[in-house]
Amino acid sequence: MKESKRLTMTVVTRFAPSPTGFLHIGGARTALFNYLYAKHTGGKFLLRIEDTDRERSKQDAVDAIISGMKWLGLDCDGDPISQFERAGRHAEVAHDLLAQGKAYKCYCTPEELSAQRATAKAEGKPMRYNGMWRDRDQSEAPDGVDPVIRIKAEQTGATTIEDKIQGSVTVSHAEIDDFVILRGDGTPTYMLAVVVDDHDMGITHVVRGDDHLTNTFRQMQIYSALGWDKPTFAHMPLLHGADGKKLSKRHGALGIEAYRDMGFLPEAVNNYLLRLGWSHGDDEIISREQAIEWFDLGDVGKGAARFDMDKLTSLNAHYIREASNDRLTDMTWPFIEEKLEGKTSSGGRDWVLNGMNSLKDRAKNMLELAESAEFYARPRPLEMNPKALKMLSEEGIENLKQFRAILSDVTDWTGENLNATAKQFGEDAGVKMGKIAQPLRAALTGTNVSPGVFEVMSILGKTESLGRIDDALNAQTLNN
RNA sequence: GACCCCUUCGUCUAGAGGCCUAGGACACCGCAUUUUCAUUGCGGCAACACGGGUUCAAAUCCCGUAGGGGUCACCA
Repeated sequence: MKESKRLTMTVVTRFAPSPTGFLHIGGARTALFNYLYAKHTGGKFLLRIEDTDRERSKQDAVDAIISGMKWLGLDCDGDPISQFERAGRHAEVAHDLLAQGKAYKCYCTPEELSAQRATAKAEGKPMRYNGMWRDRDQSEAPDGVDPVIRIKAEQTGATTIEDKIQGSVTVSHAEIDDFVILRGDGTPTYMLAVVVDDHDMGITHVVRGDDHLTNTFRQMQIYSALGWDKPTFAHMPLLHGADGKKLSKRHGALGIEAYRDMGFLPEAVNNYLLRLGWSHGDDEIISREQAIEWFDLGDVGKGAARFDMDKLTSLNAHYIREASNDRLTDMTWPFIEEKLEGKTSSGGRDWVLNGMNSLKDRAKNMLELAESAEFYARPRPLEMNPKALKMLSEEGIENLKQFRAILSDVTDWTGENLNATAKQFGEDAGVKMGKIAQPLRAALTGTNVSPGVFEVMSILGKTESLGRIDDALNAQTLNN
């Protein structure tokens, strides 16, 4: 019965970050997997902000998380839920448990407990609350202490969960103490809040980092006491830095917006994150649509993965090549305008757009793309970088001058024809192509690296091309 | 320390007892193409942590060992 019900039940997943900072790359991966699983099953993907710790929760962080998810295209169903705002409900559940005798008030002070903990640690024993108030009469309660509410955890037996990723995992109840569910000030602890919220939100699949795996067994105690259905769990392996150590804020974990600022495209980040821990045979380039179709929790690996910038970069280069010229130009142009302080040539934007096909083959990220596109937008006369200057040696200038003369008579100003013209000139003059193309490149772009010079000339058009060549010839004549 | 999880090329991974003299991708190294830089194509280097079992047969199953990670709060 239960099984058939589950089969037809709509899947509901959630991403539940705490707003203590930016959306870091590991969190983004968790969000992605939750999103993908929900979409794969035709279910819902919800966002819950775990902001019960008022000291550490910041509105800035909430905004950063939401904008990061938006950038990645991980849209959640419905409005984000604030856990803090549900504190009343959490307290209600705790008191319910209290009334049913499944939880009890504990009057130990934090000081007493930390003293106990210190002793336990000194003796090399694990700190577990000893249950001193579990069966103690309330009349013995000391004055002036706000009690916490602790759950009456099972003391014998064990709990086994069938984790979708980790498989069957069992923990003995001897490992679980009567932990606090409601603090002295009446606010819920994380353990209570997650369980109540996941239940109330109708979460069917809890997909989270495996740092929560052992917590799950504590949460199971709450589910049992409440008599609630338990969701299916899937604990995904954590992300490590390039050195194999856990990724943390002070250790290589950057906010998702940092990757955007480094010039990564969201589809590249998505594809990269997807392949970290999940795979579908030998497939590497996987679109969002394809990912939704293929993704399943059973295909997630168990081992932790290291973050590899090189692979992300290569994926990014791939997606830049796939992106439309319009989109790339829209993204690139603001960088160019800023760099040139608004002083761009009038045809600049069109030239960048028209040259995009070959510019994008050469870029690993958007910053590089903007940089390599810049020469199209620079106003005349172009500044020459040192290597360009070197190509405009006496010999280079001489070749350029001769070729310039031929160029003025060219009417069919296409890359193809310009190329053929240069070849012919080279043969006639006994000059190698490189000796013609390199000085030309310098004159046209001010640099030593660019797309094919004849393509550049055709995009720039005859007037601009000849103008740039003349600028170079004049400048060198003055210098020499 | 206790408990839990993990372990295939440098990295991400394929692999669900014979198809594996272990496949793909990134990185790296060659070669080809070439007006620079890229792209592209081809080729190369390179791994089943270790030790015991089980089996006709193990990267795949079992048990140890080692290494790595996680959790042990009135944080989330």
